[in-house]
Amino acid sequence: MVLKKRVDYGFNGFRVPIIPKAPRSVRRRGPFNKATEDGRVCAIELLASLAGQLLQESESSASSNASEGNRQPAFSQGVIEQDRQGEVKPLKKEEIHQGSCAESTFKTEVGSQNSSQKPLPHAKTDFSQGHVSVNNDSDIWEKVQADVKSEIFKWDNKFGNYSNRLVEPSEKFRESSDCKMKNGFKQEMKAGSSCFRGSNLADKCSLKDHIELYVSPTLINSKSNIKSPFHRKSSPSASFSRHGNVVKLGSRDDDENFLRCKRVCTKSKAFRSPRRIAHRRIRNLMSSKYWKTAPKLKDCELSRSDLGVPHYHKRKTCYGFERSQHNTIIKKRKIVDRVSGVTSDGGFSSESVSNSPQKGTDGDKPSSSAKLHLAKAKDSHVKFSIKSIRIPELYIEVPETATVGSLKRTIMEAVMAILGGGAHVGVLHHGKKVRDDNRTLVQTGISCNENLDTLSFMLEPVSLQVSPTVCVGDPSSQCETSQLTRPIETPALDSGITDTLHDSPLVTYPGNLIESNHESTYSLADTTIDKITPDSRALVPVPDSTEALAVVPVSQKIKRSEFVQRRTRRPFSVSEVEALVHAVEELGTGRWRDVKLRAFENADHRTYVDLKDKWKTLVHTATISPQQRRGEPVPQELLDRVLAAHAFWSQHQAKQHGKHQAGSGTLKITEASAERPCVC
DNA sequence: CTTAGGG
DNA sequence: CCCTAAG
Repeated sequence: MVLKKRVDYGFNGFRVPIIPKAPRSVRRRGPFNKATEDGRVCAIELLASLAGQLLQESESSASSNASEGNRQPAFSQGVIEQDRQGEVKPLKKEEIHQGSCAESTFKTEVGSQNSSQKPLPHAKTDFSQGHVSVNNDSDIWEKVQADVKSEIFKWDNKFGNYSNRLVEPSEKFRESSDCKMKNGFKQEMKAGSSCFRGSNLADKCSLKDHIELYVSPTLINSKSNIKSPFHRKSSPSASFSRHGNVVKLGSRDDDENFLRCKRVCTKSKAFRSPRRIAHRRIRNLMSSKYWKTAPKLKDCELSRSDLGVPHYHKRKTCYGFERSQHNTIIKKRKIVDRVSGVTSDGGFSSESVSNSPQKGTDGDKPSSSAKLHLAKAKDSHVKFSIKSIRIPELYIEVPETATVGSLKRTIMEAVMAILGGGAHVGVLHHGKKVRDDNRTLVQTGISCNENLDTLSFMLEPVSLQVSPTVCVGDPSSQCETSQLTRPIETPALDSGITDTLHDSPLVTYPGNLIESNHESTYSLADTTIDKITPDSRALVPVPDSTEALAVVPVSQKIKRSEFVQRRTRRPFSVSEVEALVHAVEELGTGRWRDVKLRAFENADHRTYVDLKDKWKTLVHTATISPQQRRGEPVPQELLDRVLAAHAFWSQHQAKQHGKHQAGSGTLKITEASAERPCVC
């Protein structure tokens, strides 16, 4: 609703249009919040979503009478109930702490009778660790186990060995200064742990076999074969142990055709909140969309790309690490850690990259390409020591007046932006991209010693990997990377106040700032006409459509302790201040979200908190003497408006508050003009 | 998630 | 800018 009506509030002469608060439903979250839209998905959610998929798929073939109330009595201790839509519903608190599996944080029961699904092909998993016990000789179930185990490895590769950590959190882990978050994370992971089991195995679920099954987020997106067993008719039970834990799989022949997820946690908040806290923490650490890792937290925090998407089952996503067979025993869980591992000490620690004890001992000169050292191990594992890794081509534009330091930061941000948007690891063998993820290393020829230097890795935005329809077909589901390709736009204001904004130079993309002979994946037609504020330090990573050729050596001097860094300081320009002032004049203080949407919607780096803070400092600046002010001088005219608006809205807020306190109507406003009329 | 306010 | 309590 656009309100043309303007009402004179008799306040310093300017008129304030009545702008109703945007309905919640139509409000769009600012870019700042996008970071929360992806996040780590704990296993139970994945399973729940998986269940939803299974249900939907089985619905066609089965006249399912599954319903919410159709609970399996024997498994009613849980908290999460899986309904047919894949929604996870919290059960009552009283329902927990009962039953034989009270110690198990989660129990997931799988029941499925009707399915024609078969396990997906790549079920050959190297069971180099743990043992497998199969109650049934079915080949399928071997594959099932293989897949589950593969997923567990995958999970551990990504997130670390949480199953162990959860069971025995170290003191340091508990007492860390970030204990709160970590505990939250721990709780979450605990909540996210799951147990597959069949009803016939219920009695085996004891305190000792604390069953934890981690499922990769990609499980859902990629329609992993892990679901296959659940579709299998009259599935036998299977179990395997790992790290002393047992994962049991089973399906109930006597059960209805849906999957139940149950857990022992109490409230849904206990289930969700920690994750959200973690997300928040992650978001903070990652500064919205930039991928920053926190060394201290690296064991309990997850990189965005590893996080998957919390509401993956409801919305499209451009994330999605390809599911791959993780026959390797690489311990590290995120790409960036590998990178940081390189940057911190010049080489990967054996802990951080692989279980290979050999660190990068040779004094290789810094290489811009991925150097890989392979060593054939006796257990047929290929050991990698990655010196560096390529990242995709970047397109960076900074004003001439930018400092070298800001250039560095910009590049760093660009890198982080790409990584933060999700990245795949591309594998180049003999300079040729290995596209088939299902090929084994042996098949690819990577496992040979003579291929030491023939292999390289590169990071590439997920958009290059994701089906184009995901990003292109649906404008509303614009993928992160494509958003990143958009320049920061000048806030579009609807009044002539902001003439200076429109003086912003038109930024084009000649494509020659950084040598590039590749066409961009994205059409520049739109971005060409977009305006960029002069000080916006436009950051435009342009993913390469074919190969990531540009090589950007990873900084060698990033200390871990500095990795949790603040966002780069980006002083407000006069234009921005003007936009802010204008918006606040219209909307008032206390509606920063609306201010953000109105005037800074496209300025991803300005959050509503930033705007609020800026307003705070503006008020302060306007209060102090000009000699005391620092930074780019703000025109006095603007400061006057700041003071005026601040005074007005403070008064207005006070009145509102007074009215609230005394009850409406009790405290009559003397200035009728100061009241904001109700506009409908 | 937003707002508000201290650091 | 960060952090976080409070709603």
